Amino acid sequence: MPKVSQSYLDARRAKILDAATRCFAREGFHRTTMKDIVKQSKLSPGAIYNYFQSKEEIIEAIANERHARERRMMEDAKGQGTLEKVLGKIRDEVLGRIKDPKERLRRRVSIQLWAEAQRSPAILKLIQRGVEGPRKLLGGILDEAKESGEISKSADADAVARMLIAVFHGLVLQEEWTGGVRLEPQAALLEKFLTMLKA
Amino acid sequence: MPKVSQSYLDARRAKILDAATRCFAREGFHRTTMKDIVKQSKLSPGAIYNYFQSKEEIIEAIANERHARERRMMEDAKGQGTLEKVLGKIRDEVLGRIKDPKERLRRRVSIQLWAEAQRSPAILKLIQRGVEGPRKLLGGILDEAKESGEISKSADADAVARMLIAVFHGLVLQEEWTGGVRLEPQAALLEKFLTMLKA
Amino acid sequence: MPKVSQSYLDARRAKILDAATRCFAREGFHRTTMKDIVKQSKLSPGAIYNYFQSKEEIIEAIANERHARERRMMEDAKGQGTLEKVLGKIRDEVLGRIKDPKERLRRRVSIQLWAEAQRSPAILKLIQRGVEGPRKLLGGILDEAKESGEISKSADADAVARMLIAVFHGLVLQEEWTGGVRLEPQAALLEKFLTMLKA
Amino acid sequence: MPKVSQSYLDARRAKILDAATRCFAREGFHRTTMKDIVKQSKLSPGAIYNYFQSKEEIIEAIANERHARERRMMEDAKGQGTLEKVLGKIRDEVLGRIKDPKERLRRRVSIQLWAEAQRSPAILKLIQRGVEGPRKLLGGILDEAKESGEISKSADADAVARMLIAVFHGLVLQEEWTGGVRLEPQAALLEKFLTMLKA
DNA sequence: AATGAATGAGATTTCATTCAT
DNA sequence: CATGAATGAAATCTCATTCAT
Repeated sequence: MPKVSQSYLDARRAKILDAATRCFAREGFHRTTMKDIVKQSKLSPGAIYNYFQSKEEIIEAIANERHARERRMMEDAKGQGTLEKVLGKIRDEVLGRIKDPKERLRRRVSIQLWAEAQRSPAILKLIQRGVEGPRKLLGGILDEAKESGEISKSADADAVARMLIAVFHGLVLQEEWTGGVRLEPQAALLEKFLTMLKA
Repeated sequence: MPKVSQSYLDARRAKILDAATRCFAREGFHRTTMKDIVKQSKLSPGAIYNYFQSKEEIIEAIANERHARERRMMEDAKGQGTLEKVLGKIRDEVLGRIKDPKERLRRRVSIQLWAEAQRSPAILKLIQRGVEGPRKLLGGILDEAKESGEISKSADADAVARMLIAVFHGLVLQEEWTGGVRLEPQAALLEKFLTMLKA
Repeated sequence: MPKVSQSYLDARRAKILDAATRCFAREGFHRTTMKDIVKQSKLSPGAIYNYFQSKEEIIEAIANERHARERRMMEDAKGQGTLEKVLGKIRDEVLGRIKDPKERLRRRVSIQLWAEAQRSPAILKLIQRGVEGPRKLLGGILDEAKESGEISKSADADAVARMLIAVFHGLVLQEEWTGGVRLEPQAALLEKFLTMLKA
Repeated sequence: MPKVSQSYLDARRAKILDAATRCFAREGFHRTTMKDIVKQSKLSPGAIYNYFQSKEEIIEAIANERHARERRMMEDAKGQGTLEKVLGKIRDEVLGRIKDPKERLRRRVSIQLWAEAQRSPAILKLIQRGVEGPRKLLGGILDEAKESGEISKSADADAVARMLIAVFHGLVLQEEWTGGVRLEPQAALLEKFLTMLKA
């Protein structure tokens, strides 16, 4: 009875998403044809449609994975205690990943998703959840830091959280466009920025 | 001797780009068909192809306009003298435009372009020029500010420029996704940040 | 300005429907591919989709034409006066058409439509209108004949109308399956039957 | 020695045909996918293909069952003696079944088969046998009735048989399309019709 | 005999672009 | 310059059937 194991099914699914990610990073969602994904994954069209109902659903699954991963990272970071340590952890994560070639692909796909969110409510929602989570988490940490006296009571926690996230997304874009973003000076600026909040 | 006046031709061109912008902002480049643009512009396919050789060219023309406008703004700002005034001017421009509904459309198209740059060298180049210009300009202003003692000699001008631009792009994204970005606190944070650079 | 004439457009539409009718009569709706219709009509796929939004719509258009034609025939017949003359007219029409090879195609398509009505509300509605019309018309004529004493007051006009129509459809089926339906004896039987109604 | 009993195999076969009939009645042959039949029958694709070599074969098996049943009914009726009794028996059978919901499904599938016969010689042959049988049987009975003086010698037995069958098929169609076919008046008309044949 | 994932040819439809008028 | 019907390659997705387990 070839009711194959769950891990087999999971591996297939992952294989498809991996192939799709490669294609999407290379050519974008719309220039990528199902045929491309078929070829890249070495499966057949029918096989792919056994796991996903449409190309759209593949894109959404990728968006989902992307944001699940991000949320996991943020939650890990949250357990670090002080503001400084939390942000240090996030910074390390980001810096650590930045060289990973697979991560590069994922960033490229993320930018695609930002565009796609404009016409796909499903993707928009995924992105909203993916960005609201970190925003609230950062906001919460900053509020706690205010309580503990780590930063000034007059700091606008939400605005700071938004700005941190904005810097992250903005640098991702710049890295994609021109490369050459040196992360150490950015990290240094960030540190300075946080020092500022103490006053 | 052209059969029709240059201003007629320019108006037609503008009409097409305007229609395309509306469509692209609504549905993205790839979901927008030439038929959509035809309908929106109230012209005919043939007419449009008299002004642009392809859909791609329309996209590029829009990217071009977008970045020309940006460059113009930056150059205007540059003439303001001190760092504070320059940044003040930029901030005012940005704040002033943020409510303009047409500007909203253009921002949406910009996000599309960021994605499109991944597969179109032409668009990538336009974006690169569009972002390098401001970066160098800001870098230059910051360097001048270092000379004049407005900010600390130890500041990394390029890193600061990159960060400012990143914040701008990142906030554009957040505004698109969830809205609710309050610009005043962001402006305040940046001002404080620049003050910090004096030390 | 090639805004072609309406008659050109009509001719194109008719050409497509004609080609489709041939294909459908030969292979049925579902075995007929759009490619078949393209080949038969000597047009291109795109051209066909300029006139009809889908294969389904082509089928519906054919159903529509079919029943419009039938209604026209019935209305023509109605103007004939007495029951006998009306039925004579219908009989002549039917007998006259029975040899027309194009009519044969149309009958084959009609049988397809009867099956199709089971899953297409649109086609069902067309058929319903196509059959209710004649039923009411015949019923009306029979009622008038009751008034004028042509037939007995006790006759059930609706039941008779239904039976006449049933005979017609049933004979169409038999002719398709085995051929060899001799129409004269059938006409004679019906005539005799109607005579009976006088009593 | 079969590993499973014949009755088990028969039950499986019947289960598949029953499921298929439901699906076909609902969506037609072509809109019904093997997957639909799999789901409805709660078996697996492989299992079904153990009993039937193709979807086509399932359709043929259903056609076969349908006509076997019809033939059985006709033969039962034939044993009744006089024309009046035979027709009475047929009428009662038909009236009795008309409310059976399963019979409704089968009628719907019959209509599908009428369309399908146009492109499947196998199905056409089944239908031909299914309709020729009753025709000859009725014809025979009518001829016998002529001998016994029950009806006039001048009656055209074959034509009458054809008409009776035509009425039956035609009313099946009308019942499917609009419902509301009252069988009693039809039966009454028929009786009158047969009276007519006496003269 | 049963399972159900895989196959892959082929179906319908779209859409950027052309060109006769 | 404008028109808009026509083109046809190509895209997405389906589904009858198979076969390793």
